[in-house]
Amino acid sequence: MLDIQLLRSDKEAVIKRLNQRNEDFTERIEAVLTADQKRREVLQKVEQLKMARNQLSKSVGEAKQRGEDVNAILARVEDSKSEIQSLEKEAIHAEETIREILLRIPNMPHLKAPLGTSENDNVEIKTVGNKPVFKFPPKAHWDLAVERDFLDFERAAKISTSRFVIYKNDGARLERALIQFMMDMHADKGYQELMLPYLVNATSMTATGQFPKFKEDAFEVKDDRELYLNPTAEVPGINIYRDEILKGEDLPLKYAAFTTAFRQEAGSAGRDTRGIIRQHQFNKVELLKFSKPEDSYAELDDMLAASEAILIALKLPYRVIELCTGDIGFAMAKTYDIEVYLPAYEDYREIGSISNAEDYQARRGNIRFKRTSDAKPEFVHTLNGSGLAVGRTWIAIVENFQNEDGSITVPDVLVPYLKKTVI
RNA sequence: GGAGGAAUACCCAAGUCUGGCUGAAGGGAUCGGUCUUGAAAACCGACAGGGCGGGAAACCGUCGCGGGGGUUCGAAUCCCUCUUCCUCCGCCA
Repeated sequence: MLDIQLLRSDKEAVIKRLNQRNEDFTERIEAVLTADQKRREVLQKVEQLKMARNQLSKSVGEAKQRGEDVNAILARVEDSKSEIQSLEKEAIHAEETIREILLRIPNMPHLKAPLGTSENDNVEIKTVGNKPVFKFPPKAHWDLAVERDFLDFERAAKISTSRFVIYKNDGARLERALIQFMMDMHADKGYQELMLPYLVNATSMTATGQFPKFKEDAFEVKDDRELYLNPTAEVPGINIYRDEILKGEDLPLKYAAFTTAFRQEAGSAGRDTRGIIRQHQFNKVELLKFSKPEDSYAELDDMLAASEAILIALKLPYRVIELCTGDIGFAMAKTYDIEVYLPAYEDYREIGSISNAEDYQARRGNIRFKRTSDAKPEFVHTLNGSGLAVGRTWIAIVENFQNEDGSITVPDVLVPYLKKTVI
């Protein structure tokens, strides 16, 4: 959520930055400010009336103790009652208006984020490693893995629906090894390990920015408690400290969480239908940070490095791009995407996304910290990044390290986990 | 699933039946001081935190006793509702 104080004091700058997202926010911002003006006016009146009422009520008690007649005072209080009620209703209404609009306004892109309207304007930061050269026609994972009995799409569809898969044999083992390997790497870098709830409530989804705007992407559980399947560990992870005040000396807090993520992929019908690149259910290792504002961009770079370290260790070719203002996610100010090279697509595909939400999620979730025990609370900055998408890493290994006989050479760092050099 | 009980400030804990100088006794922790060579102990002092609004600021107002709603001139206290935790029984990995 945007800072309404900033809106009041520097409306034009906010609109200018928001509009870099290739959408016009002018009307919505004006509507917020109108409601805000109204709210403050009404609030001042209400509070004045309440002060008078409180004083009179107090004098009722005092008068009664002295045994005096209180009817005259009671009559005076009665007068203000309905006025307080109706004004209060107006204030609440204005507040709801503000909140409803603000919850649907995205974060402002970082001042230095590259300007652009679509993914075509994203900026390549670097390319690492070389694309593989094959002396035979390489196979796509959806062919190769099925032939090797590592994946079974048809029976998964029978059990569940399309966009689900069964991992089998060394295929399943590779997925498990990758999870273990990634978590171990991050633990070595000081990320605390988490295992999080897979069902989250609407309040949590709202704090991180999935709701209200992207509700159709979530799987809702049929239950009167209104729960949703975890769409990314960012949701349960960032919400750990919702409505809390952290100690400045504890920051930054760094977490690594493996979760299985569930997404409707509502807007992607018909896209990436082959293979496991886009599934309703997928495994992901997520990195999370709660940081002081002044440190958050250094922490973002550090997080990017932690994600890259996985690909470097696995010797997979990848590139890093910075998203342009038109492509940055709703809650984020700055985002790097890591893309791994996949022979079947003859292209780089996203395998991780590393973002700084600055104080946007912290405001929505009321996550604060105090620099010292007597300091005013401030909002933390929240960061999250993939470290990495396990299924897509799996694809990258199978496709990039395939041999002519259909076997797959296991990256050295995974050999201790798989206890094999070839699968 | 059944039957009970609880939620008060950083922690513990009174107050709730019987509504009104109780925004909240007391203890612990913490911070500052006295004493001490230093420390401990003892003693003295400080101590909700926070949201919102006004103000240049000092400060003022408002809200606030798990959340939300209600009754009342007035609610920690009465009523409704939700959430969470605990105990016992049943079921269960």
